[in-house]
Amino acid sequence: MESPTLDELTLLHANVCQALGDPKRILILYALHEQPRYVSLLADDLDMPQPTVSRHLAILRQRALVRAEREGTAVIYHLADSRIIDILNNMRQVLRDAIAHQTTVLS
Amino acid sequence: MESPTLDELTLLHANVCQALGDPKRILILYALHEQPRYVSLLADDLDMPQPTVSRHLAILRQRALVRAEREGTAVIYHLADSRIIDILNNMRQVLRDAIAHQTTVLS
DNA sequence: TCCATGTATTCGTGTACGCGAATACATGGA
DNA sequence: TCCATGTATTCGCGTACACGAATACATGGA
Repeated sequence: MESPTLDELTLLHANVCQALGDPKRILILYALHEQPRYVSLLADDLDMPQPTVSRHLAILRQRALVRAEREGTAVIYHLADSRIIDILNNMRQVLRDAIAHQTTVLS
Repeated sequence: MESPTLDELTLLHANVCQALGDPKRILILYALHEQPRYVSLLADDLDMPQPTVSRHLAILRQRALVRAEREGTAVIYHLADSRIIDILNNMRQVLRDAIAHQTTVLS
């Protein structure tokens, strides 16, 4: 063993954050919170190609942010934990405040 | 204008999340919350090269997660908003619960 | 002005990501 | 078994990121 920094939990933590670091995935999470849906419907509603949605869902599923549930040939996805939305909303608020208070928030 | 999905705020939101999606940056944020520090000290404490820390801080600064403040030749960094730590802690808790309840959470 | 301290940037490289397009796979009904 | 519906995966490509190493830049003191 070397230095034990960057422990396992921090890595998982970063993985989860990274999964949130894509605009389409954020939209998917909000959409699933509003209403669980199966892949194609989600693709329609969000106006994204089905394979794209499927790939993003796979990532979110891997990180335990969503859960899949077969129903016939369809697979219904739903949020794994609604606190995820609380967290996203909190981040959005912090972001809004940052934009309001400080004048420069660039891309 | 085409479809207005993926609006500006969602993009900024994703940028912020993405900034959190690196284990070293998470460690940096926790360290700065515990105590504001200047770059070299942070590098020492976290056992990272100074240029690496500086690059990560630049990213965090760009996303308005930390703020810089010159003091002589040194630059002291501190958290821009302590709610960021609350958010990170909440995520960690959700993650811990996910690990506990579901049995498979992979990298 | 020169030096010391501390910080930021550049360069080159390897890796990881996201996408469109095409296709493979799974499930259930006739 | 064959087909229809719905989902997941593969391929190729372009882009973006993180790193070590080296170096440039900024600040303040002698």
